[in-house]
Amino acid sequence: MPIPTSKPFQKQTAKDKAYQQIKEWIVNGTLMPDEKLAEVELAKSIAVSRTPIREALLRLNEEGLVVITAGKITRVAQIDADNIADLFEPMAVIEGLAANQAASKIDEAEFKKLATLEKKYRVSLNSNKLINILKADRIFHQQILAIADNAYETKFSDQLYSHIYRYELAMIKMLDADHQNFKITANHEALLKALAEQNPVKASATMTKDWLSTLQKIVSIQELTESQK
Amino acid sequence: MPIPTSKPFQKQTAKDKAYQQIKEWIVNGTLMPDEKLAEVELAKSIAVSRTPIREALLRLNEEGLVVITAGKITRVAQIDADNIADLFEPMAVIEGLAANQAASKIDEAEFKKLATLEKKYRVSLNSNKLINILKADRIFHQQILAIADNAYETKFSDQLYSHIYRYELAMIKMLDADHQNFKITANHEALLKALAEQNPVKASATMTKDWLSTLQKIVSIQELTESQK
DNA sequence: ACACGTTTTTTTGTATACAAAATAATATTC
DNA sequence: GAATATTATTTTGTATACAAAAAAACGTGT
Repeated sequence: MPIPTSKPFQKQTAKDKAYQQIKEWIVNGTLMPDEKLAEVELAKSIAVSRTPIREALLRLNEEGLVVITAGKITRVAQIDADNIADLFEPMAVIEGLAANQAASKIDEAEFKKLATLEKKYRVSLNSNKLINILKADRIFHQQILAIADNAYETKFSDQLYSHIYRYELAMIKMLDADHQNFKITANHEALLKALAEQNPVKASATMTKDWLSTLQKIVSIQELTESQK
Repeated sequence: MPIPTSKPFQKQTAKDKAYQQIKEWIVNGTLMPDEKLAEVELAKSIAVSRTPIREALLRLNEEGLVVITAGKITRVAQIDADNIADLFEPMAVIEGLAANQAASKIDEAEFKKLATLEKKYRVSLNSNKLINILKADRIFHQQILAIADNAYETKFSDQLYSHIYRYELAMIKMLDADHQNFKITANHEALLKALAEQNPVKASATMTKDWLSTLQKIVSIQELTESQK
């Protein structure tokens, strides 16, 4: 018998299906901030019963994308644009740590893969769709987290990112009409170099700076649009 | 009508009750690592139905204290003593960040409260129960997180801490017979001073060092007991 | 038209039912 | 007796039922 190549078939449960779907709807704006989330309605829409919907909502509540209060109506969490730093600052230090650890333990194969992703990222910079850039950027970061190989860090980063991505998508939608070409791009070459040199301190500092400068860019865009009112 | 002093009555749901109870059992070792968690059994034991038990288990699964796999049996997560650094390193940087932020924004009242907690901690050092020290220590740290006032950081720290505390309790149980007085104590005075000076960089560095030195102590205890076999 | 009180409808939280799959127990074969 | 096959039992995942509370709708009086 040939050894099965794929992992032991992971069943896609109704709960997971509901979770992914609702999360996507919230992140991409289909479900608007503060919108009411009735379990029966969602159940009908996703074609499962209330139970998996409920379990998905509880998880999203944990992650802060949904607000469940006592026995009251469940709502989509608001986007706290005022406190966007609350997302970026922990992100900066956690992925800074991940970069540090990755630099300490990265091997040849991992570095090659990372370099490929960096190249893809640079290619994406020529795209006129900002979303493509954001996605390529995220994949690059996720690879660093994978190399660091710390489940807590990875989960925390993913969680923060879903909020950040949601915010960025909302911002793009809002601004795209006016500013065709505002960029939230990063310079990954310095980071890649620090990892090549296996220099943890430099890798960490570069990663942290990357996130904080992105935060700065976003804040300045906020101020710009704020002043335009 | 007098203005109500207490917060709007937060209902203690069956789900919360189950969550707290099961979590406590896992952390304090009543439920052992890898032990089977049958929903009906837990339901009987806590006197609620399967639904709230299930919701509690899902949350604990999210937090890594319980392992739910596909349609298989649910078990208490193992204590990964080998990778104890996976907990302490993110903790060190996240609470380092929190200390940084707290130093930037701390006010008179907050500082007074923190100083009181530091005093209580110092008093606890005289206790011969290590658990008392750990608890006073944790309250001190939580106050810093409260001052930093970042929900993501607080939640992440709490989550990591439940694993750390679980590990420490298990260690105490194991070693208490032999070593009556091994200490995992911290020096909070330097931290308090950095906060008094409103020096973010120093506060952050002190906090990070605090966690990493605790990690070092634990690792050396591990090596000690390892060599005794 | 607006405030207030009452009734109706939703909505949640919990309990329970049921099927499919996994686990455990038992029997069977060699 | 050990390995395998078969049966019985648990256990989970999902659906549904039901009550209590919240939200919405409606009416009434002013």
